[in-house]
Amino acid sequence: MSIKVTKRSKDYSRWYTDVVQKAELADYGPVKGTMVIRPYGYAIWENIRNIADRMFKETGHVNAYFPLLIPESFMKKEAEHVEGFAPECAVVTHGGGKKLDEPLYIRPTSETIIWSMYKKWINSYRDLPLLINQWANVVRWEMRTRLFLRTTEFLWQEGHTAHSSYEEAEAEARKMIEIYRQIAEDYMAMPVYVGKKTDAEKFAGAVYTYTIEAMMGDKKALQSGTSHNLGQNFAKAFDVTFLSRENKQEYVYATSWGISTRLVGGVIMTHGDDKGLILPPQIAPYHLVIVPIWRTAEQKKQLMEEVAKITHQFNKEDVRYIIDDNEQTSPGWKFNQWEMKGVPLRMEIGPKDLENNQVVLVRRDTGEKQFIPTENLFSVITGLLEEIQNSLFQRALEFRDRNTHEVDNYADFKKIIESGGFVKAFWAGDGQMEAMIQEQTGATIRCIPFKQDQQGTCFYTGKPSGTIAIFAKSY
RNA sequence: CGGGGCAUAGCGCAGCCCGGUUAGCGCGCCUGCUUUGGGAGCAGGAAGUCGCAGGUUCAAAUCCUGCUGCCCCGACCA
Repeated sequence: MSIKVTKRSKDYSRWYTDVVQKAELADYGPVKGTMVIRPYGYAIWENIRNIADRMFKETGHVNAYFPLLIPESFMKKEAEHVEGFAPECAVVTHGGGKKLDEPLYIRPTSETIIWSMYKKWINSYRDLPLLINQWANVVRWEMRTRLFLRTTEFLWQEGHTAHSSYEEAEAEARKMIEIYRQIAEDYMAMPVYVGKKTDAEKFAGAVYTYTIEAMMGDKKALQSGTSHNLGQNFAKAFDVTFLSRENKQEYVYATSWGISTRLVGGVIMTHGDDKGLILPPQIAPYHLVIVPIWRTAEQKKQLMEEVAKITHQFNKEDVRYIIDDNEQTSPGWKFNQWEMKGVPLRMEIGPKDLENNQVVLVRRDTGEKQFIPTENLFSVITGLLEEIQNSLFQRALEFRDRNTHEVDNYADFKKIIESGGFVKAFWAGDGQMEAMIQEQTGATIRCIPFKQDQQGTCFYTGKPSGTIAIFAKSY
């Protein structure tokens, strides 16, 4: 096995695949496009999941679980939805050794089965809002798959809410995309543009789709979370009505929103370098790896006693640490290995340090090495973790902004897209023009950012416009 | 679904053109000793239906046909 990963500059996709495998995040499953999420990769996902779950609950949502198998007839009820999803669905045709009367779809998303249940549960405005989330796996038969970014089966969270007014549903959809922004920026240190999708890019069956879009290390965009205002589309398809305060039957208003294991891919490609993964402390399985360095068994014993004393002052929740006292591998090996795995901080402690009552701390993000007196280690470490978290975000933000270019004509647009990066430009075109641009350049409108406060001229049509759009090639 | 590549020990590869000893190499793995502050050294050892199925031949990892899987690049997608 080659020990190092392919350099990012040499082949970005190979670099990505190498990191995923060498950092032991995931491995290929036996069925095409499937992925085994290994313990270390799963631990990252669990951290993201716990953060999200807490935020959902803080905003009044509750968890539930709906079945994996969906009757074919359900899938066909919402016209746009069928059209969008049917081609990428896995369908079960046999069960118990017999052909089924009605084929069963393995959920590509759960709107249909959930709304079939909401029909039973919602009678009056008093039953609303209904704010349910589920953590689940879904299957989409993708043509081209990549570990974490696009796999046939993936883990995600899907929120499905029901409301008594359009305004309330709209507010919910916006609230959730804001929560996604916080997860991405405040926890994953991954800066995102927040905005609305164009009709071409929106979810099949949605009125509006909101999105967070991040820039990866190769300057391509990653759609990292979406929130949909579904209007009354699914309520109509599944005939879900409620009796309003005014005693009138009305269709229920809906939202749905999701983030997935794709985020793990996002964090890899936002922060990683040629040594491997770099994890923001907030989602890192371990904040700190402690590598004792000894020559003799006696030294090891002393060091381990000192390490026990040091870690005793750590609060496990504030400093998640792991002690690597494996005797089979050398310190050098350990350094490289844990750098591959992106642990934010490394502590080295050897006989020399023992004498001087100090340890060596090394930052993964900058490689900076410093000697720290053993007393007050805890506060130094928590301080450094915070600093790493912030500086990773700043670094990613600067990278994104440096590679986001404003253009006012199509010729410049093409140049930017070709050389890589986001284009930020005034836009007054329509769906056909959007499709034409995609055909000619490969770029799509990633989103129309919420923040709009300027007037200008559309780079494509030359018409006056008050709308800035973000264009990029995407994953 | 189109284009390209690959399939030989756990991993990465050589051998294939030009068929012919017992199929090699590196890493990893096992045992022992020495080591340990940036991917340790020596000695010994285990491990392979050469992706699958046919065919050609006295003889196939090697030639022919078919199939399957995976990776990469493009059209669709979280």
